[in-house]
Amino acid sequence: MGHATSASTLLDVSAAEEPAGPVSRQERKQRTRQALLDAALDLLADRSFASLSLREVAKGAGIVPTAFYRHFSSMEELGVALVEETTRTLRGMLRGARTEQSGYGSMIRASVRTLHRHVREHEDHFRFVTRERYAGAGAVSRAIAVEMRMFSSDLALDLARFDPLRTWPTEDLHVLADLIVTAMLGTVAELLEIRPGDTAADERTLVAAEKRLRMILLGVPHWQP
Amino acid sequence: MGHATSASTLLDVSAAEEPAGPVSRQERKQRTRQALLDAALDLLADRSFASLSLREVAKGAGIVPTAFYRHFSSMEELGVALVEETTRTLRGMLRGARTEQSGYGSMIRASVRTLHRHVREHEDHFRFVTRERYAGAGAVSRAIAVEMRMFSSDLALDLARFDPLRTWPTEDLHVLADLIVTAMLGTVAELLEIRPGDTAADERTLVAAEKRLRMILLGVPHWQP
DNA sequence: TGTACATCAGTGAACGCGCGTTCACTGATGTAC
DNA sequence: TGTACATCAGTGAACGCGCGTTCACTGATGTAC
Repeated sequence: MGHATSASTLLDVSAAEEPAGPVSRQERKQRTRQALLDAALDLLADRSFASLSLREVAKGAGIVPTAFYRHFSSMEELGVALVEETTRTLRGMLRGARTEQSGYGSMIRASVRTLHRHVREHEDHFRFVTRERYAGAGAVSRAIAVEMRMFSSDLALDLARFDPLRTWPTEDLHVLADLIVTAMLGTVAELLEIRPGDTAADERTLVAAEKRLRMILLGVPHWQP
Repeated sequence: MGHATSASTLLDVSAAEEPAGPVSRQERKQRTRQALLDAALDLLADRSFASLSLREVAKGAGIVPTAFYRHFSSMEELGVALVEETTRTLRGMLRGARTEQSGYGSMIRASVRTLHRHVREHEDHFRFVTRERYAGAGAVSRAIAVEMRMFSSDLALDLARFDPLRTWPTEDLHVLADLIVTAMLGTVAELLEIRPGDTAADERTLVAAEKRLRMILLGVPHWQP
């Protein structure tokens, strides 16, 4: 399904990887855990997490179903780990992109560029998160909600550094940050719907995304709390 | 699971309904079809559509699994019917709320009020739609995408009636309309996460929603395409 | 109005299948001496 | 360095269960005469 299977028995992992030397039991376990995460993501390309079975994922990772429990106590726990894997690097990258900028206009644009690059590099991860965000009442949706709130708070904090926003009440800053995060997430969803290779659509989406953010920011100087 | 079961054998339907007189075969069939839709919605209160089984829905509607096929050829077909049921009345109501207004400010606010009332009256429907919107690549998600595009186009058309927007290029009008629709949908998602009876949270959400829209609209007079 | 036949919503048995989870196990890796 | 034992990732058989779908059926409703 999609790319070459990420399944791997212990044997072909050691054949494919470079270190090649003796591998500790701990390292081997870590690799199988990663194979499980990769297999799950691979299978999620066009389905919901709820429809994914433990047996499928185990098979995709090249292990027997019962060995799954050596790594996660349930599929739900694996799902939460996938959410973590998705946001781990992104948060730091966005923070970096923002703090380099001198105005909130360029700061937002730098964030869009960073996000875009990251989405294209990790499409499967983002597909998973945008799908599961509202998917139900499970631990996965809750983990995503927590991450989203962290992104929004991070952004609100950085926005407060800029002149017209310095004096805004915290509540209004959060409304603005939420608005921006929601608009960004909409852009992510649109990007993921573009069929691979349609660079014109990619271009159109980014232009629309920038317009959207300009429209939001245009009102900032005229806001009276 | 949620409210009293909407399951109904033919017998207790005729006991509970008022017409009471002789019921045509056609009417009976229509009632069972509705019982299937109601049962599905009931079961979807805290789960994804993909995790719903044909057998569960049939049981909830008080019929045997095989009788399901007299009404829908698959669960997917039932899902699309649920999407239709959700948007059928809403679209007209929103159009009415908008065309009564004289400025785009009050027009948006009237839309928010109408949407809020409708969401609270049909929470299960909206929970279903917000969940399934990004849920996958199935017919249900596609049907929702079509409906969303229609809402956005309707709004863009009505926005064009107002002075500062009259001269905007169609593309920019659509960006604005999408932005508003996305913000509204975010509000719907927030409303659905509030635990029943927490009117303070309800209030807070509506205030934030209005602020969000004011922020968006504040930029409109200063937009130069 | 009465009779004979057609329609068709709903029934119930049966099927093969993939599911999550249990259990006792194997054999390579790791550790203590 | 060599030996004896402990750990534990992965195995494979087995379980009971709910799934979608098939099929021949029943019996109330509808229709033609």
